[in-house]
Amino acid sequence: MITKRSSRPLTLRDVSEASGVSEMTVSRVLRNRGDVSAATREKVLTAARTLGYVPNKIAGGLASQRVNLVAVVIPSLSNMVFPDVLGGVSSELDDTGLQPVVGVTHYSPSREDAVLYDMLSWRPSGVILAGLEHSQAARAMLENVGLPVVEIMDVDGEPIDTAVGISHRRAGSEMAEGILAAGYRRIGFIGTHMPEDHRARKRLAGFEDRLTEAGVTLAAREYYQGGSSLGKGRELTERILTREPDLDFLYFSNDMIGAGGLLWCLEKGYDIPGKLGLAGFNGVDLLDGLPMRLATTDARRVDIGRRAARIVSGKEARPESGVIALSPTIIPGDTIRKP
Amino acid sequence: MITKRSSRPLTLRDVSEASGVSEMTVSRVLRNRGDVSAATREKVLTAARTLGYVPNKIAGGLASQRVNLVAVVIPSLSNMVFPDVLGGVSSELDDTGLQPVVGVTHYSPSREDAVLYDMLSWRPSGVILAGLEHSQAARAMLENVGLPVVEIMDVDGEPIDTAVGISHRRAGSEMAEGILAAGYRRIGFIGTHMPEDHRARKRLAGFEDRLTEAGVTLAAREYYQGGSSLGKGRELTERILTREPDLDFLYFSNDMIGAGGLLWCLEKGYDIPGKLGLAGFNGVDLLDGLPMRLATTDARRVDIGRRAARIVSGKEARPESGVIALSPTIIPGDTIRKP
DNA sequence: CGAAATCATGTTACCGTTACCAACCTTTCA
DNA sequence: TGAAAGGTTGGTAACGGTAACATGATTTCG
Repeated sequence: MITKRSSRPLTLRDVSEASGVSEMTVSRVLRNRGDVSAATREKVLTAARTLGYVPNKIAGGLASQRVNLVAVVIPSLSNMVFPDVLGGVSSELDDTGLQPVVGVTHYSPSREDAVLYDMLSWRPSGVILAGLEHSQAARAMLENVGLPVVEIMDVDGEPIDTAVGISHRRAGSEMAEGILAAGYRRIGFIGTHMPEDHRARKRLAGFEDRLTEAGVTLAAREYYQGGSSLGKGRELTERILTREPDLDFLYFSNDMIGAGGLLWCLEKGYDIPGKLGLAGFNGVDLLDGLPMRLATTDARRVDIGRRAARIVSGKEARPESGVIALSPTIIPGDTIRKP
Repeated sequence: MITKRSSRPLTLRDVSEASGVSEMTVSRVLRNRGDVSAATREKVLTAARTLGYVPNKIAGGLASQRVNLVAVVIPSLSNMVFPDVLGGVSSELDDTGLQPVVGVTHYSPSREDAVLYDMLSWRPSGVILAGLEHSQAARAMLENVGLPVVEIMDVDGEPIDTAVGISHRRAGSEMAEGILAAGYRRIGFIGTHMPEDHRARKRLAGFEDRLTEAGVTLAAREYYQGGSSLGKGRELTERILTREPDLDFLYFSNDMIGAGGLLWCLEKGYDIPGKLGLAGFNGVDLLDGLPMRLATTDARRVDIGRRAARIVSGKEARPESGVIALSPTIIPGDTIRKP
């Protein structure tokens, strides 16, 4: 490998001259497309390697009108959930020549618009984005872009093109079902106050609806702002139980604060799940290993990422209905009484 | 916003025709570059919005020979550490017009080569990549690419261009120092068995060197494969303490397994930090809220991301030496005796 | 054995944008 | 008032590849 301190960046022309064939032939060799004799191929490859040539995808993309990028737009990277989704996307894209490009919106609709605009300006082959709620501008962009668009995580709503996710209403409802079946009746809820977290909102709605059907009302709620952590979970759990000491169940909007609550309750000597039951949401496996396994709902994050990637890559056909609803699976853990 | 179901994608020409000016002028308006009269600007902007035009960065990048992308190459997204770094990078890049593009290597050198090659083929404005150890091919690519290249996390070695990070040798050494100062002498180590995790290796080397200086030898080690979780931490802690019951300190290679170990020890009734001390590494704040605060070293992840981003964006000059060494900060927590 | 098929390579015309320079139109000011 | 200066706009030629077609060489096969 000659380390050529070149001022001018290398182009196909350089490789072409170095190997004595046309640029077109070099291009064919480097992309493994079309017929090229073994001898020529070898010459070209050697020349390319020697020079240290790296193809220019900007030029290639412009010429071919195809770009092997998939835009992935998600609200956050700071909790565990979206990295898991990304993992699913990435693993499924690995053998397709497609590459994910991630944009983060921080749960802000205007950032989402900006990020989408930016992503689309790269003319990707597909778009995967979290949620079904988007600004009018975003919907317009996506409806007319003429690409596979997969909205992930949530299926409670009308997709622009295709949706892959779980029904958060159902997840909430089924958890309520399980809690009621175990005989708990004085139920409290602890969650983030984020108007833009539509999935948390729908989960709570599904949860409360099921309670209402059973003639039960949520006995207390506690909201917090900002990120979720064990400490936040402790703090809110203490607060809600101080305010409403006779609660017999706490439903947390995610596993992290649920785990914090669990630790606090164990320290205080609460009888779990006997006198007090707990449940979270997500199914974060990092937390296996707490003194008790927190009841939770597996949100199918990796599967969602995989299926979405399969659809944008064309491995899997878009379903007629446009919706792929995975089943949120309740993991009972040790913090709900056996019914 | 007219939703034009166009077959042919929109180009500058469409906007130019719709607004009655040249493509060049439209381009100027859309980029805020050069002088354009207010009236023209308004006309163009209206036309662009009406049509729903999104600029084509592929074409723009080719023409201008500039691409507002920064390649970020990291080993993993599945633990907390790299998302934190990314957060730092992203926040610092926000106001620069530069956009991070992430590639994940899964700690595989050959994947790193492939990811780098792929990234460079997009002709980014800069490269940020984890670690100082790279294949010969990767080094060659990066040395000749003529871009800012920032290697992050680690400063124990020779950077290709610039390095921003902490000395893991020093981090290990200082933790050893603190442990010795607190009077612990029978010290065990628990870490991943990953030959490619050079930083963990250097940390341990620094740790052992300091112990050796003090005439102390590592009394036991336990290695594991695969991801870190609370459960893994428990399992390994149990194993090492069963094998070597008289250990008085456990040094974990990260906070997650450290926390698992801590939980296990607390359950078993170990006197912490009296009879047994514990320490991890990273300074993961998600874990604040455990029954005790685990001693750890803040690896300065967010700062590292920020400084790296500042350098590739030109906000901050590359230091003469090529190295920015941040100080790993020990957070004593509650699991080391006060000396 | 000659026409057709196939293989291996080259030629030409873009892809959609921006850099550069020229042209024109105002305004300024000696 | 006329030349210089500055603001505003447009024409043209890249940027570095790839698609599509053309060409010449070689093979296939009735």
